[in-house]
Amino acid sequence: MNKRLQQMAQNREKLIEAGRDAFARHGFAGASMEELTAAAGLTRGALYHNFGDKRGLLAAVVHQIDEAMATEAQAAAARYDDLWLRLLAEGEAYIEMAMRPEVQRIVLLDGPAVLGDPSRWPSQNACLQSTKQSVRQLIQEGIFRPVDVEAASRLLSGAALNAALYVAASSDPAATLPKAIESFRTMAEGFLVERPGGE
Amino acid sequence: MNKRLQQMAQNREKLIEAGRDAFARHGFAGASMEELTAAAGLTRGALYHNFGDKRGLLAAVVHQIDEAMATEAQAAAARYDDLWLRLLAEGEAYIEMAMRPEVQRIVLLDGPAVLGDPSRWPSQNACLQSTKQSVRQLIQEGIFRPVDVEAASRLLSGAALNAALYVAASSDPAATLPKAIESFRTMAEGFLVERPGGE
DNA sequence: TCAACTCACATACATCTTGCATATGAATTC
DNA sequence: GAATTCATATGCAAGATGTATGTGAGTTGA
Repeated sequence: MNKRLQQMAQNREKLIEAGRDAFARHGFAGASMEELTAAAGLTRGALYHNFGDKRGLLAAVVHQIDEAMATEAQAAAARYDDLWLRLLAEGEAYIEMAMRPEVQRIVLLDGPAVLGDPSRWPSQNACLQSTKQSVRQLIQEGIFRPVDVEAASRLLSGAALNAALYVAASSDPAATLPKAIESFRTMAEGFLVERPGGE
Repeated sequence: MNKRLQQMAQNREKLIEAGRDAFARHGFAGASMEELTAAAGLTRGALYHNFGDKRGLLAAVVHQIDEAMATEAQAAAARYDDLWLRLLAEGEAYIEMAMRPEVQRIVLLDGPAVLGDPSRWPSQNACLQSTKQSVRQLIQEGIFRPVDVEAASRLLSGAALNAALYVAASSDPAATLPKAIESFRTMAEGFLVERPGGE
């Protein structure tokens, strides 16, 4: 029973999936709602009913990707016990994820341009939240200098995403990746009370 | 003589000015070429002749702002003799400039989304160039750790712009600004061979 | 079980936008 | 001073979004 709710949820999912594909392939402005909905086996009617407008669909798509990224990054971080190493792993995970064209186009470029600053997104930018958590603990344990948690987290996660854009846009991403990660780590080390000796 | 070239240059300037205003006010997608050109006392004909298409105008506008920003940042940096202080001043200048709505909307949001990654822009992102110069010298003089110049510059200037977006989006920009600047400095200090003692 | 109703989705339409093709007229040139 | 060039204006076609309205499957209540 409740066949309608079930159908509706399924259609929402189809539209988000189609949107994800279309936005990644053509960018937000270049994606045609007509084509997009047709690809999902529906019409624009379904889209406007479910998401209000084109931006609404983008918001839903961004939210989905954003959460998946946070989950993935936390999984990468969870492999370490040391808080500091975890933060680094999280950052590097972001950098690697943001190399995916889909993430770049949708989350890093069109997302901010169309929806505004990420920190204002309803999803609260899940990536940012987990970074904040780590930073707070690091400061409590006296490993990080007592800077403002909000600002530090914001700049750290921003640096990771920025590094990713840089890597992805470079002519030789594979060669650039390690350099970007190294610089990211160097900048993150600025927050440490005691810098690690070698390397 | 050459009244035509003169007139044309003048019209280009008018269109860029009108574009700057319209893009800042309505965003790239929301700006109507019809209104924009009318505001400049011309029609879309002039625009398409001079800039090819809408993106062409945006590129011209971005180029203009980009160069102005670089000039301003270098002026701020020039007030210091110490290279390290100069880099900080440059970064802070970027942060403050990027708080201007016009810069945010056009250079930081729509620019990358429409024209692609800034480091690929014809203007070569003047901001980045001057940062690179500073970093290179700092490494040569042994003040900075020997990291990759390209990557470090990219992340540093990215961090500055990111900090600006963060400040501007915050509910109380005036209160957030110093925190953002502090975190930026802390991250930049990660590149130093010897961290300054106090503060 | 069946009639009434709800509502998710489809369809039709009005409006606006971009970019191109063509026209025009002032400025330059021979 | 006539011919020509070319920067700009004008007319037009294709396509996009968003809204208003229609429709039919699914749900509900007696």
